Amino acid sequence: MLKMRAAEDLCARRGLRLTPPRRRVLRIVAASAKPVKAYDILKKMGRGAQPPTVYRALDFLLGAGLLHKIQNGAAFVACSHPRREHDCCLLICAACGRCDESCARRPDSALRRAAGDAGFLPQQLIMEVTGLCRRCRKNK
Amino acid sequence: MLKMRAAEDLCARRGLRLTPPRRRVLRIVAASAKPVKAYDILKKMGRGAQPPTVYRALDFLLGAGLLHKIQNGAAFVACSHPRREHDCCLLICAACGRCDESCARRPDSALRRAAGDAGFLPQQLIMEVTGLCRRCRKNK
DNA sequence: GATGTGAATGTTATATTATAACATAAAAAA
DNA sequence: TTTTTTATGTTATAATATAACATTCACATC
Repeated sequence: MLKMRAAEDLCARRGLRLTPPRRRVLRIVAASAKPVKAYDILKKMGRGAQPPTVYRALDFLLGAGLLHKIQNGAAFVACSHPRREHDCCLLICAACGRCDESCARRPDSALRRAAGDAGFLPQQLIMEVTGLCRRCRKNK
Repeated sequence: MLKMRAAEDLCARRGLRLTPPRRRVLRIVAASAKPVKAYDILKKMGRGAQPPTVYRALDFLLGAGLLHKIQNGAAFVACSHPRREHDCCLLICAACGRCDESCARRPDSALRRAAGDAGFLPQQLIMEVTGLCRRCRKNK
């Protein structure tokens, strides 16, 4: 459960500007038990807010490590541990849509163990590493 | 590198119907070095094909384990090892867009090791487990 | 305080990705 | 054959995301 206070502090320490639209978006996401979609956020913003406002705020919040993006369906959840950098495993329930977070420094067998500990029955597992391949590292 | 022949065999063995539109879509994806987007496939289909045709074929091919879906950007790559069930790690180059596959029965530290062996520099790591949470398993 | 600068936001339009709903056709089962 | 199921065609539209440019705001410097 992300607290606004923690987010404030984190931004202050890093010299990041948690501006009104960013704060509003974060509030909306943090207040939800389930992942929230961009256009759901848009609806809750009111005041004739437009998509770019939401997407910009989301980009900022993702960059600041305050949110996670769920690739599998394009939704967002507030990060439970915004303090430190971490690899992140999201446990998404196919039935109720709720989403738990399980963290490990090494993306180890901790993943299945954590799922098991949470009473979670895995159905689909996605792992994606984005980065630079050997060739592109050389070409730089 | 997926061979059409292997796909044929796999479908035959499982009683799955690799129909003309499905075959055409698979051909297009398998022929590409990089992940292909649904609407790129659509363009290459010709004959006034419509989106549902492509999406239905993709659903089938994903279900048959002949393709992988890249969540992070909505594209598809042919599966290198369609024979057996496997957890799948996709190594996506942020620069050239090419995509390698690295497989492990357990989503273990094999992930980082495989990335390292491939000369791959990880930047973003995504792990998502979809399934049933404890509560939803009980409610069933 | 005025002023310049860059960062953030507002605004309009449009691109991209995906599915709903229903009609038709083809294949498999009875 | 007849029935039933499965797959496809077709039209329309929903859902997600970004481009491009104008405007405003925060803040540093004069």
